[in-house]
Amino acid sequence: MPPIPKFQRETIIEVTYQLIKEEGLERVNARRIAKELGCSVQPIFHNFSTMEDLIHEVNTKIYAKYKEYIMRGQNSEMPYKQIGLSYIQFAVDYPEFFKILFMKETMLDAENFMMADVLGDHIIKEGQKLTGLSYEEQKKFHIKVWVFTHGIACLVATKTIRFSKEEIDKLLGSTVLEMLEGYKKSREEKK
Amino acid sequence: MPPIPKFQRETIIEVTYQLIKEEGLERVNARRIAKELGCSVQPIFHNFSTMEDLIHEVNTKIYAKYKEYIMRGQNSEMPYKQIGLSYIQFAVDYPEFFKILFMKETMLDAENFMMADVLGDHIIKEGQKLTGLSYEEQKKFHIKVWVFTHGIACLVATKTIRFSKEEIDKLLGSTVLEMLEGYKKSREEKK
DNA sequence: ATTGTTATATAACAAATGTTATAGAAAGAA
DNA sequence: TTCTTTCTATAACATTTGTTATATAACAAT
Repeated sequence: MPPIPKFQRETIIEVTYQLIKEEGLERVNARRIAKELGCSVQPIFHNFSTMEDLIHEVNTKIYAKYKEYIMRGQNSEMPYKQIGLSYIQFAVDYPEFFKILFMKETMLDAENFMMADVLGDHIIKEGQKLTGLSYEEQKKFHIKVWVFTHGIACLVATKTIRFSKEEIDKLLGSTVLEMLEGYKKSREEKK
Repeated sequence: MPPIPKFQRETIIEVTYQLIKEEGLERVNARRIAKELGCSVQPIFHNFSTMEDLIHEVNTKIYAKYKEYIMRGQNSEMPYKQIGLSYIQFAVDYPEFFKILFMKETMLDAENFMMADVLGDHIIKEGQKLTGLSYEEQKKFHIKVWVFTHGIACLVATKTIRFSKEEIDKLLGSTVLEMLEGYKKSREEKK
């Protein structure tokens, strides 16, 4: 029988996850992970065929953390607003993860950027409760809300702007309401 | 007297600039540049003490291109709108440059992200012409406009969303007007 | 205790990349 | 022409990083 493994798959993933969180993807490599684990690189390559493999599994964990952020607050009083705030808070708490998920060419498409992948129609319907718009109109309006939300998130992820939680809440909340006000008015004028 | 240099400083900068434009900063290195120039790496290190040095000079050129984008259209009928459209168009035409300038920790601060560095008070005053807000109010409103503009630009730079020029014009134009409408209304209600 | 299996450490290899030592070639000055 | 300067190519060195070969050691079944 073989010896009991000292470095489990999960442990390696967890340490890599933490390293990326603290220092970003570019600064992570096999020896760096091994050092953190207090071992050689062998346990890593014994558990994962390549580094790419390991990073891929870590990305799954990162995506799960993101989902967790988005999902929580869905039973609050203002679920639609909370999704946006959570998206931004994820960028505040995990800027390196946000960059990986939403500031690269990979892993992205328009659907998932607007969260349709995570929440499906739910997000549109929650939006409707706030705005009172029709489903199709809400879909259009949601794009605008989401672009704005994404803008804030990118800015905090790159540390270009450092907003407090309160400032973010106020900026997002007031702007969305103002956008809605104007959206409704311009809709009326079209008729 | 020395032989006439075949590879001028400017040529090296230009080739590196083009390489970054086409393939991004990460894929550029001394041998890659040399290959493009059809020479060895010597001309590079003869003209620049380090690669960092060269990249720094290329970044200056990149920033100049950005400024050129922002400046043109300043004698159009709608200068304030044009600045935003130019910012986004820069992200469309030079996504790799946009990432370097505005999607990294380096080289950025809140001032320059809102273009105060390039245009100073001018941008606020041009905004006032459109919105009719006071200088202080316009400064607050400008943040919202700029976050939205930056959001679109980040999305096109990462190719998450591919908008046509017309779509961008419409999305930015309509949203800013709607935001303004709502901003003015909420301002009235405060009184 | 012996043995088979496999986790781990050591050390090395290979590729990529920044950088530099060396020597030859070019071009005008003498 | 010869000399001096300096541009360029070749080749090498150093470092970083992914990956692997080898040997050792742990562990449980026998």
